[in-house]
Amino acid sequence: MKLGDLRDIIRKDTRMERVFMKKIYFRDLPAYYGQTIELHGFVDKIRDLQYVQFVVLRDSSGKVQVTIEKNELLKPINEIVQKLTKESTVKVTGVLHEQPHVKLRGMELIPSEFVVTSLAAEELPIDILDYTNKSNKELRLDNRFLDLRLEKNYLIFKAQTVAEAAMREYWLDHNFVEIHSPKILGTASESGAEVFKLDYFGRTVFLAQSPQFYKQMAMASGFNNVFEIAPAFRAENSHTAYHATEFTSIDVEMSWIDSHHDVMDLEEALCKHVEKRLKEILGKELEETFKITFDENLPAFPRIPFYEAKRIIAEKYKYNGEKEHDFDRKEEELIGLYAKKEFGSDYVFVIDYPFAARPFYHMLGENGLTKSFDLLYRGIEITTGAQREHRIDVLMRQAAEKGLALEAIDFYLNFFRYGVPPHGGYGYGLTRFLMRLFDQESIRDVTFLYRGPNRVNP
RNA sequence: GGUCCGGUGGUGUAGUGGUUAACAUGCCAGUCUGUCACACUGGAGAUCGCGGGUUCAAUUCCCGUCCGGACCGCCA
Repeated sequence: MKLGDLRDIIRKDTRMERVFMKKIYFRDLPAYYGQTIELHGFVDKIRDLQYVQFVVLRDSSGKVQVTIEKNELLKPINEIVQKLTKESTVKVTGVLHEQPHVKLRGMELIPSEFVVTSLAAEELPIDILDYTNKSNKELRLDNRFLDLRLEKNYLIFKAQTVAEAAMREYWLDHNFVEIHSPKILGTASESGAEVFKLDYFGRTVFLAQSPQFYKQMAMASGFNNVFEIAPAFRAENSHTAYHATEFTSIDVEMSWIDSHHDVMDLEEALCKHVEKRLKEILGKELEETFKITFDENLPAFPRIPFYEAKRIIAEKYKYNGEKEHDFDRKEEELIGLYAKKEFGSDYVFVIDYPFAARPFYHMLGENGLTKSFDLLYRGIEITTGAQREHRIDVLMRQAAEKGLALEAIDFYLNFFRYGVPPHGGYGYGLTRFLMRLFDQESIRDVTFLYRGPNRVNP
């Protein structure tokens, strides 16, 4: 089924049609010249001059000017506008005119009725003007509902919606099913990070750090290919621009693969499909507002073995990371630069990490390295993936090697005792992608409501 | 968790051991022939994060504390 089919189903519901049609989005206004229409929106600007008043309205799709002459006939409206405050919500009925003198879209509404549905307080706790937006970040997060009124912030969430829809579209076309795995766990899930503990009728349970074990369970259930878009919780006291204690993880797992390259093939296709849809659906807005452009044909994502990447960084950039079996932040940025310079690619796969840097369930290849990969986008890790070890004897040996108590993961090991296809998958952090795509300083800027060590409100 | 940095009108900043704490923006009032980041004039608005110390005098210097940020580590 394609997304278009879903739209058709909704359209056939006439009650829904009526609700959808009631609100005229400002974006669509040119279709209404000469007509009497009702507009709903926030008050963006008020300019009250001697003989005329201008009120600029804003909705999620754009802005439009309402023009009110000051005269006896319009006196009731003049008085309303005189007391009006910015960011109030109003319902305005009137005739829409094409008016070339108006710089804002060359149109204006001449109102016959002006209703204030909600009067905003005179002063706002944060500055939400597009051209300054200068309040500090904490204050903006405290007042996130106001901060999100900025048009450019809304566009970020439109992009997020398109990105997820594009992925779903691709999965639906390629025999993936969606799963919803539990987030309350009796045993801590595996990801290496600290877990949140909570009281559960007198006993201790854990919040899921990852759907890892359960998406693999779906492989043992014969689901073939699955995906999940869901929250993950990490009790890490991380103070960086790209960590959160709760974030939305996009997880994929697929059966009957020959190696981690099959998983990378899928992820590469998905990333390209996301960019294609972003360009098609939001390309113009993204370019106008954020100067984001998309390549017509993305190059193949380079796949660089871990130790070769280390060597390249040392040779080309004269930098030696502190960590022997992994990258530090600077190495990530440098290999990102290298991929852009040598291959013209914002994306780069780093593959075949040593077992020391990876969890026990990653499969080892003949070269003694894991059949694993990270995907970096503009120098930041957005994915970790691998072919999983599905042979229970090897899996148990690797778990023991990592010092894990086998009893604690027995429920997981059980998935492998009664037949399971070779499989692999990955976890993808959408906010990290969006942060770099929109060139924002932090995932906080692309998260609806951020959760971190110092932030659990609003 | 480690290192470094910061907290001054609603907001963003400047500044100072001394009696009126400055600027921009926002807000209020008035003026203004259609504005469009309107313009102009005037006004209100700050116990300078909190506690202690030094001093004749602390928003300023010192100590503590709270709150926050940046980078690193951990990872998506």
